[in-house]
Amino acid sequence: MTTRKVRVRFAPSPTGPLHIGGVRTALFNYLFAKKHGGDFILRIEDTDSTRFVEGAEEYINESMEWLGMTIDEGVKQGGDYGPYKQSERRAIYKKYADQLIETGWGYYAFDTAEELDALRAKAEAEKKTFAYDMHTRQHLKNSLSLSAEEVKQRMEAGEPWVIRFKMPEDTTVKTNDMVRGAVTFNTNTLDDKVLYKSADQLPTYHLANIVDDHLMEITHVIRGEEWLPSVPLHIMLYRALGWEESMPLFAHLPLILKPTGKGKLSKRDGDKGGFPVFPLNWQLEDGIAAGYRESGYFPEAVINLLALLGWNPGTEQELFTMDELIELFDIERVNKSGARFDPDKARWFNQQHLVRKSDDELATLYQSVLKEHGHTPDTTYVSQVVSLVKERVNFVSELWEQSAFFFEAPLSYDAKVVKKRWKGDVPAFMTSLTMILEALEKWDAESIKACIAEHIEENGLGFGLVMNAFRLALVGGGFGPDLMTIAEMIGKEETIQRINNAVEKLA
RNA sequence: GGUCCCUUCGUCUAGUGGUUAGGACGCAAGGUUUUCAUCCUUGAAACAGGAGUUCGAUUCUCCUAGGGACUGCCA
Repeated sequence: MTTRKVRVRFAPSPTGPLHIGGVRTALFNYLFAKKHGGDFILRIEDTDSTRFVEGAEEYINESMEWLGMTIDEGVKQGGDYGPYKQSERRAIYKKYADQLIETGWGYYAFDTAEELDALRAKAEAEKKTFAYDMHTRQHLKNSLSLSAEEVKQRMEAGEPWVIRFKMPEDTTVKTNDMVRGAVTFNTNTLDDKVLYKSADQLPTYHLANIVDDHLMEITHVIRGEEWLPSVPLHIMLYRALGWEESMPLFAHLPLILKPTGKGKLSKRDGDKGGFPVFPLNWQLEDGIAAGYRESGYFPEAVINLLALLGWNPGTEQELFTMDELIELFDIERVNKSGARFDPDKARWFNQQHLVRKSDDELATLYQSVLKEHGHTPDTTYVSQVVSLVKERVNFVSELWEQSAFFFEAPLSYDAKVVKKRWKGDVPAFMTSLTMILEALEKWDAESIKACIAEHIEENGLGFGLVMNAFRLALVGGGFGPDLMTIAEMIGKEETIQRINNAVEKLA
């Protein structure tokens, strides 16, 4: 093979929200392209007019943008190989469909969908399988079984027809898959797939795919494992069209499986397990399908976790930036077997990426959450809060429950902690403590601590007991960062106020 | 049913013709944190089964079992 510039494509169908498995396919294409200094193309495969869904194409673009996968050529971006939407390429496909007829690789068929359905049903009733293939084509309504005159008549009468591929007999087709190695098929087990339909003047996936990949000079086809069985057909099509010399290399990715149970990951699994299956939220008739973005995941975390589902660099590193992934990616290291999705590990990836972000960046994100709670504090203060609590959360949204007390007094107190810590002499002591603190001149963590320690000693109380009660008063529960730092940050007045509040409410 | 693909801890995986089969998530215990979380240490946890090749197989081959995909005028 000559050294062509690497060109890969991600070719989704706009039939709904992009699934996380599709996102990973896109990612592996993207990584491969960037790794080899090639082009990443987005092609919209909308040859099924009946399954078109409004907004799906925009959803795909928005997802790619959010995840940071830059598209070099596509419907939006343009390029020298357009159009990039198959419904706009009708004339192109017709030409090659006709070529297949002329060269004898294809034939016209007039069987209706109903007729074929009936044949399938009948075969099934007899515990057999119906296939439109070398054994049956002579007995069906097509240009192979009908006279040339009848074919002509039917077409002139406006009867709908399709073009089918005449799968040759007894031919061994070999492919050398980049992830699976040698795979061999025999054409005898293959059927005559529909390639083109007169009804909507559009090709089916197979023809459109091969024609476009050839015309767009695609060098590597990286797609899901569900396409592996179509490889022999595709290879035969390249052969039939005379393009075998420049045929792209194939790589079939393993599937992403359900966390538990059988089968591949589906929307239902996400609902059941409480994790997203889509990159972005998607409005459904009966609610919304959760997206990673809206669920609080960082795009870099999603990229990271998806990259490691079916691939690894062979080292023990697990956390990567997109640039590192591009640097390290090797399609040969992609696994062959399906990978179960693990929601726990997904959360872990987000936590890891969160901790690695700067306090300022997180503070900016946190500001919008704070605004929803009616607070618009100083950025420096938020940044300080973030630095104290960021290691205890997985998502930005969880920052609030871990740090609300920095912005407002507790509204309630954790009953368990109250029972355990707010007893005996504690209330009286806390009241006396407010006097002492009132008199404290220098309000910083160190001074507060020294002051309280001294007071505890004078009263002969347990240090742990007092500190936990103090925490309860300031925070409302038994959690949070260093208490003295909290007291320093919320200020003297507020600290005393909260102690008084607690004494009053917990009396 | 047919065709094709796959099979290392519960999960994601590394790995080799001779290893104490390594890491991560999760789980458990201990430590740090006078709290919670983080963090640190430790632990339990795997080569699907059976033949064959070989001095020796988790690693190579075959068979079985299990899992998966496809089997549309869908992609």
